[in-house]
Amino acid sequence: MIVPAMTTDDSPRSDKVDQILQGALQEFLSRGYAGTSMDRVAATAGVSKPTVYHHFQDKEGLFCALVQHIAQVRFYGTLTPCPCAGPPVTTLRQLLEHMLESIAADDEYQDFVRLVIGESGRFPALARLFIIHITKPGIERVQSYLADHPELGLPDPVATAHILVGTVVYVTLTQHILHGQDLIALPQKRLVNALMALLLAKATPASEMSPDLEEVITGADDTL
Amino acid sequence: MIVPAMTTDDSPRSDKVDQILQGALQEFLSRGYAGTSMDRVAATAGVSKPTVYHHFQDKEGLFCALVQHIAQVRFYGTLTPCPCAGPPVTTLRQLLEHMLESIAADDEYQDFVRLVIGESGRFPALARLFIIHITKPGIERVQSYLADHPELGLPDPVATAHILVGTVVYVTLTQHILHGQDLIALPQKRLVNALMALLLAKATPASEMSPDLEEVITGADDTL
DNA sequence: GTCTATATCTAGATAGAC
DNA sequence: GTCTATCTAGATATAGAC
Repeated sequence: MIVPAMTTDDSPRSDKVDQILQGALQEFLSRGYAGTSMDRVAATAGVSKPTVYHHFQDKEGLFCALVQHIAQVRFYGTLTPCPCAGPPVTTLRQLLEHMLESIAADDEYQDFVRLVIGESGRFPALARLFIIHITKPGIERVQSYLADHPELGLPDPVATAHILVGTVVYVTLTQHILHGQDLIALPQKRLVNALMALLLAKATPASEMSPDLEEVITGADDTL
Repeated sequence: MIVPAMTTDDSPRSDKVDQILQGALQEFLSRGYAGTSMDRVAATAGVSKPTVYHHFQDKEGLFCALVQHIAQVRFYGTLTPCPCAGPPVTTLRQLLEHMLESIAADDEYQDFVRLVIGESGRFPALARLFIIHITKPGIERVQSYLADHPELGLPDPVATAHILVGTVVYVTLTQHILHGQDLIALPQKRLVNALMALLLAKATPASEMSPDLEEVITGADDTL
């Protein structure tokens, strides 16, 4: 018996199936759909090629099953954590910072985004799975939080959630996925400060803003 | 002599080279890098395969030359038009709407984005070319406009430009590139309204806002 | 269910004629 | 410079033994 190369221990459907999905994950994430060969998938999974074809109809079937599985299990809700309790101003800042940092630190998620976007023209159904299981839950969690805190004075929590999440995703895309970190200099704190300033400008006019609140908005230190 | 793969070349090209680039564009945009065969490139270009290899070192060289050419010539500055004259509030609204609409209408640009992001893990240098020639000029044009209009009262035009462009790109990504238009409903006007409201909240406190300006901010009609 | 071995095709890249 | 014809490696998928 061959020991699986990379076991992250999931649901015990079938040992071989999980092995194959693990191998397919590695290969498809690093080489793309067309660049991946079933030979390499089988080798990386530690099984033979006919075993792969016994469990999955063909290359396309394996790819679709993999993306669906990953979107639902591995990366479900990756985009946003559960907002913790506390004053909205602090919570929102932490939320944005956590989103930026967790995506920036997750190379596998970045590869998954590359794969899904890259194949979205040829596999539109998979792109829509990504929207359903990852993008949409993230946006909805933010917009629920915004809607639950009317003291923020936001006229449109739904659109505002798109602006917040959109800005975070865009910056991650350019800085990390497209390797533009040194080409477009924009420190995380400066971006979050700007977002918070826009969000809170209406809720708290400058004339009513206390020094304490001002500090919370602009951040603890000003190393821009 | 073989044409260098990565040069800034403005000299007139031979007919065949343009034919090959045109064929390569069609094939690579619709099939991706690994999914494209040199046979099909040659056939689509209307030349023979050895002719392709005479002008380009290999498949990778052709691909890099193509992306560089497209980023510099075909899509340079696609992201944002030149801001026209007029009051900043109106101009900004038109700018955002024009960005959203022009990207949404340009299928070839969407395919190019899919290609560059999809290959950004294996061709990081091409992703950086995309940043340099397309992303960065767009952001800089917006931030210059914002900085040139201090009456908007924006504390950080650079970060604000990222928020505006980022929101537009993110919405385009989810709605069109990832085919999520019917999954995430967010009418363009509603998004632009929310962006304008955030931008102008600080510049014009509600107490000083005239009915006319209010209408400009929230849009002419309210078909949300 | 899983393997060894293989059929069939298409890929990238090139010789050599003109 | 451009073509026809071809080489070789690697691709998807399967037959058939265990």
